[in-house]
Amino acid sequence: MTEDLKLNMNAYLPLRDVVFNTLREAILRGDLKPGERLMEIQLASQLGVSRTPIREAIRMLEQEGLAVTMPRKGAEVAKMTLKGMEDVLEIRAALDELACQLACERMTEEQLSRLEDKKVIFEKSLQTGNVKVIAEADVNFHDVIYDATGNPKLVNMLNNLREQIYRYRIEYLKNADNYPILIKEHEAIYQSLYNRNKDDAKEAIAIHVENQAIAVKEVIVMQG
Amino acid sequence: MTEDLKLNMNAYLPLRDVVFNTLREAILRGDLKPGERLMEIQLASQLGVSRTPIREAIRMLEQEGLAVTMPRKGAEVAKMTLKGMEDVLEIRAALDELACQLACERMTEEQLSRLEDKKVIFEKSLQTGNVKVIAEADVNFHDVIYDATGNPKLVNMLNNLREQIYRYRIEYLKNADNYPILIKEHEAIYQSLYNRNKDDAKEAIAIHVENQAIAVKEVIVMQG
DNA sequence: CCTCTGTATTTTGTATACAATATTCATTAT
DNA sequence: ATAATGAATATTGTATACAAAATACAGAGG
Repeated sequence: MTEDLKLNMNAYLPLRDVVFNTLREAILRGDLKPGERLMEIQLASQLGVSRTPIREAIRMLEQEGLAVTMPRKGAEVAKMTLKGMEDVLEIRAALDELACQLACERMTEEQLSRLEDKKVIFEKSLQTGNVKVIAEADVNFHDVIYDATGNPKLVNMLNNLREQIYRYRIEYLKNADNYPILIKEHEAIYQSLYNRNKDDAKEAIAIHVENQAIAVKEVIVMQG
Repeated sequence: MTEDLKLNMNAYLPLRDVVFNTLREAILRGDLKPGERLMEIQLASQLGVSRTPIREAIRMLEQEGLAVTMPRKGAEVAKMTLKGMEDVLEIRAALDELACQLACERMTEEQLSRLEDKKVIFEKSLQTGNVKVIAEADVNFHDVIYDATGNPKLVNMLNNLREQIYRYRIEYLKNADNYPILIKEHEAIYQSLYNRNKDDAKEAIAIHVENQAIAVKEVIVMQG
């Protein structure tokens, strides 16, 4: 209710895209909480646009799994159940393994060195203690691998899955006890990709996702 | 241009959903061809609704990968390039393997016997020579496996991937030479699930998808 | 006091009107 | 003849108006 959502009018994009990005960010940041209703008129007046782009943005959020709409009842921010999160993580594990496998085959030397850079930057980011900075550094690390697959549709799906986890993953990154584990896991992933060893890479990423899964599921159980 | 699209007004659904289903079907049937423009006013008058539900349906098609829109230019039916199809198939192979693996772990006896039924029905359908009947029987067979995963999000993704392939897969099913191969592959998949042998199941489905991949890619190359 | 019902209000669903942009095609100048 | 220009047209982008359904709440009846 106390949302002061604001549009990024910089880019010259259709309003539906601007609204979509704005709402998406708000959901991921937690400004719009799971279960919160997305009322068209309210959002329209808050963002200073008409209902039309709001509606189209909601349709897009819906497909991303970030919103759910019941006919004649309206839309709300998607609530993630434990089961839902397990389902997402199950898929993510498989696609992340695929991504690592493809990256082993296709990664260029330049991408490998970028991956090492991002790995180091991530390690440094942990010292800041700033969760948002850490999360972004982590995303950047994995994005190098995603891009290296050369499969934009896969990248898109992985980004989408990550979004659905992101909100809950933040909690995991707040606990400094996990940092040494994360560093080791990233190192293992990097090394196996460097050696272009598919099996090692798949195992390394599987462990990484599994540890996330444990942590994320705990957060959901807490919130109930 | 000669489309006589008609709405299924049976169900009491929001028009956007009815329009979405109608357009989706039309694209999958090939009535709306890749690259064909989706003009709002034209579609609206053809379907007897206003532009609003058309626009929302297009947003949904867009997220399914069945339509592409360029700002200020409009939407068109997604063209599938060879590269695009390879990307889709790469993902599909991974998720179909995951589905088989999960089905091995979770499939009930009842689902197993349904799978056998669908396998037999598929074999019979081949004798009709009716491609649409065959395609549907094939879909039904695989749907049993998908449902057995108990993961609705995965089912959704697999259906979505299947849609993108469907239009091109039809050609493969027109050639009766392929029928014995399909029967054998389905049998292998069924047997490995029956034995709950994950590795066998993953291998069987991988072969199945790979053979599809070869055929589908040929179709695309033909069409250019 | 509780429940049911009916009305008022809110909210979504759909249609239409208007604005902005892109495309097309004819015209003109080189 | 070809290329550039500009007006006419077509199409999308956005806002608003109206209709239909759901929700909330108050009042009547048990």
